[in-house]
Amino acid sequence: MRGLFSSSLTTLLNWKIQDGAVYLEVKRTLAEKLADIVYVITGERLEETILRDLSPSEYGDISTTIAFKLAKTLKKKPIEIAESIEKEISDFVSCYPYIERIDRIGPYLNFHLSHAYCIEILSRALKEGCEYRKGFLGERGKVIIEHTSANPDGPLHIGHVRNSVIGDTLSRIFRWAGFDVETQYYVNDMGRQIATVVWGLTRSELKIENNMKPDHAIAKVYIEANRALNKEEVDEIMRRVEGGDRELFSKVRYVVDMALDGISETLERMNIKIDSYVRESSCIECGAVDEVLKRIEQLDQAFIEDGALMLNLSEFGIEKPLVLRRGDGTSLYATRDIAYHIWKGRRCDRMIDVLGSDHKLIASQIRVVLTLLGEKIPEVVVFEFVTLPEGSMSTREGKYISADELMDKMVSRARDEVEKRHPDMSEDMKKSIAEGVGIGAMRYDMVKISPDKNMVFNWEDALDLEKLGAPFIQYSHARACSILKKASECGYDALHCDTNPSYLKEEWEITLMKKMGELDSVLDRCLWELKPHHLAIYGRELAEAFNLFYRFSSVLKAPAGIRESRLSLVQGAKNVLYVVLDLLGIEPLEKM
RNA sequence: GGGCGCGUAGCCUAGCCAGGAUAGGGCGACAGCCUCCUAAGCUGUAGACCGGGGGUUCAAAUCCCUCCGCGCCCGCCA
Repeated sequence: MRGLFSSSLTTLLNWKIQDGAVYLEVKRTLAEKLADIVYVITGERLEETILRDLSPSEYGDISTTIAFKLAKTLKKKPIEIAESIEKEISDFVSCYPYIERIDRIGPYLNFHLSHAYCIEILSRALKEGCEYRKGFLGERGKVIIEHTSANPDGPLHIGHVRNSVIGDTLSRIFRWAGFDVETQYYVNDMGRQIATVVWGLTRSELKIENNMKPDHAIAKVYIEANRALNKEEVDEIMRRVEGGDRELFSKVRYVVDMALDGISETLERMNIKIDSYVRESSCIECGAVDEVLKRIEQLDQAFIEDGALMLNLSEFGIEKPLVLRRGDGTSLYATRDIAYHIWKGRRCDRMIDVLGSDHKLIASQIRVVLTLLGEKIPEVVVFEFVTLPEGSMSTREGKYISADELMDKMVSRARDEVEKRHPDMSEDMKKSIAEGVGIGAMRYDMVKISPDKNMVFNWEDALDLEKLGAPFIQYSHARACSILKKASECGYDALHCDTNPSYLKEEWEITLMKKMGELDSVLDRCLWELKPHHLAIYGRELAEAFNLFYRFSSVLKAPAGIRESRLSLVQGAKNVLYVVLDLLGIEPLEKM
């Protein structure tokens, strides 16, 4: 490590990055070393994680409280154990370049990352650019992520938005880590909702308004049809559609396509791309539903009651029997979903479903049935409901706030802010910044909260762009871009300038580089827990670290030498900010 | 009634699965900082018996039990 700075002037871009020079690797190395030491002392292998991230903390970067845990089995004082572990590991640390030192405070052992580690991180951020840490888990196989899957009976509302944003962010993280990701939207075109819309259109007073966005027009028909509902007639439509009535099915198709047109337009504006829309009806058409019903009939848990095929799942803690075929021979949502999952499961290594909490029971029923059939089971990401202050949303009753309305309002609010700051900017520029800020703010607010928290939507909070959210992170990125732009106008090249890493020794510079290094560890946690909110929080912390650097270290006005070093740090930080924004599906604006 | 989830300052939230060092943030409030690379920024102050009670432990926001409050579910709906 001493040799690392021997040639004082070099470009960080040409720095040879050492294997293992990333936060995840450093932690893994330390954990293994500690486990070895504990094995020597106790004769037992550690199963659990023994390292904690401290960042940010005055104590150090990584710590362990292993000495407490061993106190009982070894019948010794924690401090004594910590002392002996410290003694054992210090030899290793002295020749390991990425840990500068260990502090022992009482029984706590705290590790401090070295400056060499920081420089390796920076060098990597410069070299890998906007692909920083891409593929950090290596080839991981194919994963199908199903999200959104809203019924095509109206526009996406803010509850669906939560689903879409969680699903899309997870998809981006999986892809970044090294998975081959396919996103799917399961289209419910065989359900009662769509039959209701089709039934509504048979009534002369109900028409699709063609001056409305198509998904909103469908919702209007759906809401009004529900007011005058004739259940028997809707049942008849469902029977005929499943029975293969081509004419009726083409009406279903027409309605569903209209709704999907509107929905996909909304998703596109949210920066979300669905790889494939899989129609429920295709599971029936291709015979998959009949096939799965035949297999289910063979199960020990299967029985017929009143002509309906049911499964007794009580041995799995599910009291009510699950109905899979009605007396009249038609299938149910669960049946078709099982067929869909069998089809999906055979096309990937992992499948992940993002579902609202109302689907918890059905999801566990489906998992049980798939297990009984010996098929792959999905991993389920459940998120709790988004409600309005006055209560739950309902498309059927027309009680909802649509994604379109929310985006319009947020973009318009962002537009006001742009106008305030840059009255002379071109129209196109104002418009695109407002769009990036407004949509980004919406996405951030949806993903920043842990999925298992209920959310009560309120306009005042949603439209507040001043709080720490997407605009804050975008702003840091834009600031970095602004410095880089000015630098290149002055003839400085952030990538190829000679840099002396020893100039980057200020506290806030070190903090920033360490924060940049945490990305893979954060993404790893998101993947492990299937919760993307950790990334949102990390983005905010990274932006905070950059803003502090910006505040205390002047770049362009710094003396030559220091200037180049800081410029490379701006470039590196900008790259990491870019990656984080990109993973969050938020526009990395260069000016705002 | 049963199952699952949630309950952290006036409001929103991280930490809980893998228990440890002064419980992190944000909004709002109050007080400061633009002759200096974007003030959508930075700094400081006030504000928390981590829903209540019990238990386990040297140590509990975190684990266990119980009660209370909120949400979702318990359809031959999707």
